[in-house]
Amino acid sequence: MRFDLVDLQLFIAVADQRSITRGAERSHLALASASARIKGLEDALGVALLKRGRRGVELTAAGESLLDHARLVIHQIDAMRGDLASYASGVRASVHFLANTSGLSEHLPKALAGFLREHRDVAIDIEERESTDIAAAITAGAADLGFAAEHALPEHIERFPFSEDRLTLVTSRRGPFAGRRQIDFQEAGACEFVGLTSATALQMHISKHAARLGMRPHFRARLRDFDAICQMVAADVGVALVPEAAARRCAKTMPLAMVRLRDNWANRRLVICARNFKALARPAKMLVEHLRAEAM
Amino acid sequence: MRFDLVDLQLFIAVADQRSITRGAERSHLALASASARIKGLEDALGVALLKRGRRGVELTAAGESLLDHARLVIHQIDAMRGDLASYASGVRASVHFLANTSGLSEHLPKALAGFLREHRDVAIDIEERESTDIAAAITAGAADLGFAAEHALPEHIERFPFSEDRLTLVTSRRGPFAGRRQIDFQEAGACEFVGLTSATALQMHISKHAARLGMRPHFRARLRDFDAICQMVAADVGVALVPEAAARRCAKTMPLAMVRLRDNWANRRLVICARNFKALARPAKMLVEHLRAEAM
DNA sequence: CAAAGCCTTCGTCTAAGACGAAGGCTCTCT
DNA sequence: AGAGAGCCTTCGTCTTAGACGAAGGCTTTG
Repeated sequence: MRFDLVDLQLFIAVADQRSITRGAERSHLALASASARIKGLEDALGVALLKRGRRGVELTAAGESLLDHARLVIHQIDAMRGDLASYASGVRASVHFLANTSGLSEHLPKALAGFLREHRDVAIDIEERESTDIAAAITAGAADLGFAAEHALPEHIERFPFSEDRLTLVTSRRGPFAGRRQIDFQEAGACEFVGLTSATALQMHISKHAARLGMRPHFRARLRDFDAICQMVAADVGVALVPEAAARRCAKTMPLAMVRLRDNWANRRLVICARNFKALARPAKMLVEHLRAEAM
Repeated sequence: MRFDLVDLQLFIAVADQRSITRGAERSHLALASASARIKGLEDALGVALLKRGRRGVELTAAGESLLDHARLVIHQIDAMRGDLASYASGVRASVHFLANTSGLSEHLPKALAGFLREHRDVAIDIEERESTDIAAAITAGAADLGFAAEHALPEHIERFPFSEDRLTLVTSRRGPFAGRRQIDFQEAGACEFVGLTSATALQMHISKHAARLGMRPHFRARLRDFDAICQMVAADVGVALVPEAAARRCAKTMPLAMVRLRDNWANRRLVICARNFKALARPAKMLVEHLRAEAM
């Protein structure tokens, strides 16, 4: 790197002042040092940036271009400092938490909100991951805590149950199972479905068990969140499997019917997990205590 | 300047490799030098950037943010080198471009850097102006193109939308501004915030204007998506600035109140403009095509 | 328990980068 | 025409920033 940020700042000052002498002053450098730096910058870029005169300097076309770039760069550096200053002055304690799709959207926000209200000195840095990725990240020490489907976790990861992800079939009010309270999933074999985009662990879990039942569900649409899915279902585009918590919430504002599934696999156990609960830092331990209390 | 471009490039290498050792190799530095530079960077910014482990390093939240910024800066430096290299080797075409502060800091650098990289024979002579001044300069033929808030433009100036930053403050139903339809952002100065995790253009924009108002927002939690942010807000963890579209959607299913901001910076449609797009010289036309492709 | 892997610290050395002073050149004024 | 002013470049000198190798410290793995 044959020039640096001081060079760029100096160049901006020289351009503004139309003078290496005054630009040097502005940059708190000796004239000789400033002159050498500008010369070094020109050498590094292989092009003349200034026309030297006895009444100061003028920018060449290349110099004008460099000035624009230099301003953008320094602007970016200032934004960076400002942003990092926010981190430097922010909350002291932070818990790094990974959650799967259901956890992030349905089970966790209220519980985490309660914790944050009670512990004003702690921040939670939460990210969405697949359950298997959560297992890997926690094993690697890249996160303090996780919220994942239990079946996706290897044995060495410690866990306690937090909630159940009881999958519910949602249909329109006049749907194919109107009046039924529960069915076997196989009874939905002839239905058209609305589902999540296929990247999520939940959708893969559903697809795997459908395949085991010899079903090949046809998806009319794939969407990113449960609200959009339920809107489609309410509009009779198809039926959908969504977590019961999401189904209840959406049923308050949409004409939906909910039908339970008798299948065992439709009832996933969701757990809070860590590599070693005892080894957690104090803020994470406090969060764990809170979540134990909030668990089913 | 207590860090330099070598520091930023080293940090990017370390982040990519998840290892100071391998990052040092990538940057052709001794391990000790790399370790000292990273430490110096953390001292300069006043925040930990890495979690050191015996299997390498992980980024902290601040480190993630710095990584985003560092990539933008190095990207800009590369564009600058490329542009100046063209001057070193021959004659160039130039586009005179005026942008307001938001455009210059948030919306344009990536698009313009991308254009400059792809079109090494074109230079962009960019200057910062207020939106009304941009209108006057374009009318007078003093600039080829502008990036301005649409409301500031007279009718005769041609434009197409490039981006929007229509921000809304969301609070719980019984939040601090219950019953208020709009406020000045400064009135939220005492509030605690829920925000986005990494250095998004949006978050940087908000932070910059907060700083201009002398505010230092405190973030209780940083999350990745607007739904989770709004659930936290609904549970009274804090308030948040989110795009109005996201706020409306979430308010359908969550007990949220939306409060408009009177601040100009929170509520603008941003457009690319010219006196006559058809009459532009070829380099400017190429830039317009590039920006249309980049537009919302 | 030893070895491996990774980061930090220490001591040493080199040269980058700072400065003051002087030289060189052009323009302006007397 | 010559002196003085203004501005940039070059030179010599000095300080310390930044490089390195080596070793220490800690955790994980076999």
